[in-house]
Amino acid sequence: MTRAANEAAKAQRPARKEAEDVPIELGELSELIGYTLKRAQLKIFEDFLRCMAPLQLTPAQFSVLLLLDRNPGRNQTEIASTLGILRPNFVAMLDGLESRDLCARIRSVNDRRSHHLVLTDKGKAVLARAKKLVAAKHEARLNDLLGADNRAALVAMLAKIADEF
Amino acid sequence: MTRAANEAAKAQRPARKEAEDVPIELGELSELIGYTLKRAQLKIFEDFLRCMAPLQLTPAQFSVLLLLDRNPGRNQTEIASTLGILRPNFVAMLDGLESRDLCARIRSVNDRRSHHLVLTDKGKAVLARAKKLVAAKHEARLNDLLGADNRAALVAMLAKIADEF
DNA sequence: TATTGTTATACTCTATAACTATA
DNA sequence: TATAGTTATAGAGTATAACAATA
Repeated sequence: MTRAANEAAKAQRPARKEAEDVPIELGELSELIGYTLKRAQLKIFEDFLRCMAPLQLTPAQFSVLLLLDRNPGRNQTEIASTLGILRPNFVAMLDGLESRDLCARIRSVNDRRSHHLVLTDKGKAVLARAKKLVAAKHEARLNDLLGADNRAALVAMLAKIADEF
Repeated sequence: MTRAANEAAKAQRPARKEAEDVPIELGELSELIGYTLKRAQLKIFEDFLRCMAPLQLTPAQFSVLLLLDRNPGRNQTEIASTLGILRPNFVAMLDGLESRDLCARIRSVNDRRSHHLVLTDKGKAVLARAKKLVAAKHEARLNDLLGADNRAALVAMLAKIADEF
């Protein structure tokens, strides 16, 4: 593009000042709860994956391990529905964790249709390391940014929205 | 299942009390920023779609209309990148809005590669109605739940995470 | 008949490479 | 050669129907 054409292009949309790169204005967007929520969530998940890179765990996988540790022996329907995962989609997810020897399906002797889910020893060890990484790198960083009190208030408000909205 | 088998099934995992349905414990999950953020975001988007059902606008489409209204004449690359949408994915999205006569692509006379994006009159009218629906039904509900001050603090913290984390 | 886990499938989002027309 | 818009495509995530085994 010639210099003359460049000038002409800038003249087409009236610039406030000569040769200024006018930034796009977000306007009402920056006050919209859905917009800010989504952008914040993407940033947080991105950082979570970065912090968890050595263990290769996604947020969803981490949440499953946490739940199995706290609630050993529950079946797939119970764990999946608690996390808002549909049962059909939970099958491949469990396959992935089980193939890495992080958890195991144990056929129930009382109801041979269902599987009791448990963490393996390796699963417990990985979860312990994962918890430390999350606390030391991920959650700590949020504390630095907001302060402990604000961070707690934020989580409380998000939980209220998730539960009561 | 027989009554006896039912009793046996309940005996397998030690229940706190007889015949009690032991709920699954979320444990540390409920304090994790990523978990609460994601669940809240899903609830908010769900409510947004419900409120916007008469206009058939998704959150992403609404954000595009808002941005075009505030920044008329920008090109696809500028609008898409502002919203974190990849240019290839923005094409189909614009096709949808343009086919509904909500916005228009106008070939630039200075640079015939790029399109100036503008809202149509119908697009402006729909956006005006959409803004009213969002304010009256969606955002108002959040104000009711949290209170105006808390709501503002929440949005501010989310914006800080999105911008600085 | 109902439920658990499963398969198959489809639809949306997101991501990358490469093409075309312009510059 | 570089850029704007586009196409094609592939991968996640999410949704529903239906099947086999079991109750």
